[in-house]
Amino acid sequence: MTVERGGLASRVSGERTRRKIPEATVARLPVYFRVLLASVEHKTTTISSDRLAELAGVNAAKVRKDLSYLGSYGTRGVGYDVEFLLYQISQELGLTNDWAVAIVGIGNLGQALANYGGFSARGFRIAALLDSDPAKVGTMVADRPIEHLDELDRIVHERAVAIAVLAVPAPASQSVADRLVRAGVTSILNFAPTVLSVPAEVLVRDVDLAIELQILSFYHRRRLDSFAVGTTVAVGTSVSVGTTVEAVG
Amino acid sequence: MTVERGGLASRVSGERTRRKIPEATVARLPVYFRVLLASVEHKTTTISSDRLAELAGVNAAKVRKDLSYLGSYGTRGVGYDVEFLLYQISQELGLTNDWAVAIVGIGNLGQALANYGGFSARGFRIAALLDSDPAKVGTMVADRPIEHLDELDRIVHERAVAIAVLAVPAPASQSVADRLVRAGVTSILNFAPTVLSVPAEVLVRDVDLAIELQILSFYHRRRLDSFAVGTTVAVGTSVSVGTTVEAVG
DNA sequence: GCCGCCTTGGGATTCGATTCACAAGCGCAC
DNA sequence: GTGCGCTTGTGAATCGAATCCCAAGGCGGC
Repeated sequence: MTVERGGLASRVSGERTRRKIPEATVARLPVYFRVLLASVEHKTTTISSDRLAELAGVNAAKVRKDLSYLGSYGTRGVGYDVEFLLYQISQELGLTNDWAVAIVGIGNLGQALANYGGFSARGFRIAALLDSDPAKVGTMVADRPIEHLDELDRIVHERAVAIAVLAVPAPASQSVADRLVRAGVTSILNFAPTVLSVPAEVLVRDVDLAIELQILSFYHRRRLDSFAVGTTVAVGTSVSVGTTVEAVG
Repeated sequence: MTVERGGLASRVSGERTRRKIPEATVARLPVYFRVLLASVEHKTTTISSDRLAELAGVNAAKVRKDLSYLGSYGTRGVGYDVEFLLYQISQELGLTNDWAVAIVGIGNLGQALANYGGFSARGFRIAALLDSDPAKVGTMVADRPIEHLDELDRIVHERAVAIAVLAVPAPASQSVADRLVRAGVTSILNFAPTVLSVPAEVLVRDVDLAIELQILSFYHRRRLDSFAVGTTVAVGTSVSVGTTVEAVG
């Protein structure tokens, strides 16, 4: 696992020094973003790391460290300017980019995702709904027509689709992923319970809903066991999940 | 974050020594489980850490270390017995328990989750679908009637619901969570984009679909930047996610 | 304009997870 | 039965994340 080896930062001399943001921090930035969005609606103009930590469910030291990777944008004795912080985070996460997203596989989950407001609210525009079932093609979901998977190449090209959400049944996932890659998609959010094999330059991130339940089940059960022997057990406040981002050329 | 301090293992003298399984390992066990399930259908009786690693998208050393926490169940020179490993993992994850799960909030996502086969296939029985919308109550989803949220206490009690899947709109999530807790639910899989505040003995695990896209977006963008300065950047193969498990009494 | 309070930023440390590397052990061939 | 090749299991080393802690710095009160 190699990430921006030492030499890089110095070689990118022209622009501001490229900070390497830890993966764990990247995973938390969207949470801060969400919390800050809610705060700004409450007319909060300034927020301390303590308060932000409380709202995000983490501790203050972590918040400060995380935000320090974005640069020193806080004011000592005061806190962070909410608007500015929102801007910085959205910049860092690329939410200012207006990504075109295609949802592939309009079954139950695909439909739910298409209707899910949370995506568009974060700068992810749903640019296409694709399915290979002729019975579905042409019907409307979330005010959009379902288009046929065979149109993939054209659609990806014309609408500059960079990210695809894969919500097809597990057996079909690999072959559909192959088609996505061939069409030029370079990031895939995979909801199918499979490990996709893709070229190194394609990013895959897995979300497996059943796995989440299994992890809950583990801690649930262990807690009961612990009570049985009369012992108190605290589970850590942050558990990493069975998702992966794969490679980059 | 205290987890089964040293002294405990020795005190639980009767049964086999209680191993502390790292969080990261817990998150991967379900992946191995999934892969092994598929292997067993292919009539594979034995599997090496190398092969399992390939199928699970991790490296062999990690697989061996992870499995070693379950005990020494492999055979040197041969590999692991697939059936036995499946048994051990399901045991450890508590999948032999037949959990009763209630899905609360039958909107798009709740409906999709109700229809998602992956849950029942892993020992999670959907015991109730709940919603507070009178128009929905009584209608059938996935061969089950939607029941009213007011029945919560009775249902949780009668059907021994231990885990709830929370799929209500964000503004309602905290109050519904409070009701779940009062009814006796001790583990919650939260799909609402909020940080729930619950008593320490309740486990919460968050899944935020928009966050996943934002994380993808970050790496997608950074990769482009890197190309722009003519540099190759490899992103780690395992990224932790913005989900949390909270406390335990 | 100075003082005291508050909060950030970040170096140092601790903790946990990953990777390395190899001895131990098993099965098969002969 | 002996030896060889393969694969596990696990200490040791490394890497990355979380936490600790406090000096630096800004602000409001007086």
